[in-house]
Amino acid sequence: MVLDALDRKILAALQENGRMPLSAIAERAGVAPATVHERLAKLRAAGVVRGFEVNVDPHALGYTVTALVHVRVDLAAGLDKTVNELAAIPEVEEVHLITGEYDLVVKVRARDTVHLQELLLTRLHKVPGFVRSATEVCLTSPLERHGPLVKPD
Amino acid sequence: MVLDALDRKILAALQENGRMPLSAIAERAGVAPATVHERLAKLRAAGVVRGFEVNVDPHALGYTVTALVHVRVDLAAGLDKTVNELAAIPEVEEVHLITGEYDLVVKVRARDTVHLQELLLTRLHKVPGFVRSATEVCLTSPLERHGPLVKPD
DNA sequence: AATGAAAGTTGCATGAG
DNA sequence: CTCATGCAACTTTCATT
Repeated sequence: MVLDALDRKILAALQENGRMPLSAIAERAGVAPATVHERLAKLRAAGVVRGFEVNVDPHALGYTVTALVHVRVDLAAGLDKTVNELAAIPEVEEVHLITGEYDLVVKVRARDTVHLQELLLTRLHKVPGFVRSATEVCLTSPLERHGPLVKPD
Repeated sequence: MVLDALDRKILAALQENGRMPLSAIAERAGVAPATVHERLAKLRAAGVVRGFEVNVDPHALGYTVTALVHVRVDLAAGLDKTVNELAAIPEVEEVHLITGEYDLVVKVRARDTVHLQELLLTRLHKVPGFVRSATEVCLTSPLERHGPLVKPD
């Protein structure tokens, strides 16, 4: 799908505030609310807009530890199954297949280091095809946006 | 702030759909809409809810390449300044301070490999205190959630 | 594809329990 | 803290251009 300037204005507004009223977006973009409504429906239908999410502070949920776990897997064992099992873990937030020495990088949230150890030993290291892992612990995360910024140009 | 079962139900509903009407959340949680409204205001005020975001498919915006760039910096040069410059780059989506051989990991979206090279050479490698970097290119990203799942238990 | 108007929902403030 | 009520604001549909 090709995005025009109006589509990008709508997306940029929703990146600022995902619950912004369509009427407010319409005002910003200089069109009628009904137009925004129709555009948004098309963006949804085309898969450009996948959905809307709430941004919750992980600390408030009791998660104080973020870690990036690099995982090497036996690719012969069926990568899909491995990925699906990882994605089904509530504490797993991102799974990427990457180039390089490791095959996957998995972003994990844990309540504390004890919980992290438990996740690693009893969950991540037990997924199908697991070979070994290397973990980087995040001290702070100054930026955690969701998706690249839309340039409304 | 301490979250009770109702708070978690509200957050879980908003994780499914960040634009879900408060009335629908109220029905799911078995309370009045006004109650949800008040709880949400408190969750916002307490910083538990940081905001709402739209989840846009990066491919639709023309970003086909995702990369995790590990960066080693001269910490004496003022880490805050380094982080701020990175966070100001629109193509930068996450910045984490990590333990280990590198100091930062930066998640970047690029239109293509040419754009990635440009970002690395003309932007990331020019931030204050930059020493060296190592880049992992993401082939696919089967899971990209935003925050750990709230368990409504 | 965009609009304005109409009809149906929803959000929000108030006051009461 | 939770809820019921009422009004303002918002979303959605549809006929029109």
